[in-house]
Amino acid sequence: MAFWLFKTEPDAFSISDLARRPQQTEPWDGVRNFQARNFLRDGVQRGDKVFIYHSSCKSVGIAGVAEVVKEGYPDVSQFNPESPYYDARSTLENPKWFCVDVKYVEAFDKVLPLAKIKAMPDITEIALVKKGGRLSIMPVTEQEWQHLYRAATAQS
DNA sequence: GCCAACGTTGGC
DNA sequence: GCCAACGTTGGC
Repeated sequence: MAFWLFKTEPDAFSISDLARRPQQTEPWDGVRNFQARNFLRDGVQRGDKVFIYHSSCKSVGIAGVAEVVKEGYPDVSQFNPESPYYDARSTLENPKWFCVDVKYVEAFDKVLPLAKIKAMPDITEIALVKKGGRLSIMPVTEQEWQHLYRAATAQS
């Protein structure tokens, strides 16, 4: 089993939105970055654990946990001209963009703030704390997962 | 809302 | 295939 972090803007889709979905499950679509796409297509597996991270909002940080229930398949929004994620260069035979399905596991009582994450001495490898840090799908090592999970659940 | 940092595009 | 221009991300 592997560990990941997925970013989302909670004004568009938050951890509590995920909890309210039918089956508490949602396709993680709309990822339009090649590096992130490659992780979704080739790396993310059924059963993997995912931190749901809230970005561009009041309370920036890790908000909860989800689990992958369906691995990489073509993101249908790329074929839909009505969708903001439409991509005219994608074809059914040769899709450019992929998504996975995630299922709600838990929401933390409090978001683990980015500032706290950056201050944690054991958290140095995750792309989140590295320069730039704009990647929206990123791997998390098991060690970092454990540290972050403990920090998030210790704060309530 | 600002702006730095980054990814993507497209002219050549 | 380089690289400048542009658009986007995302913390603050």
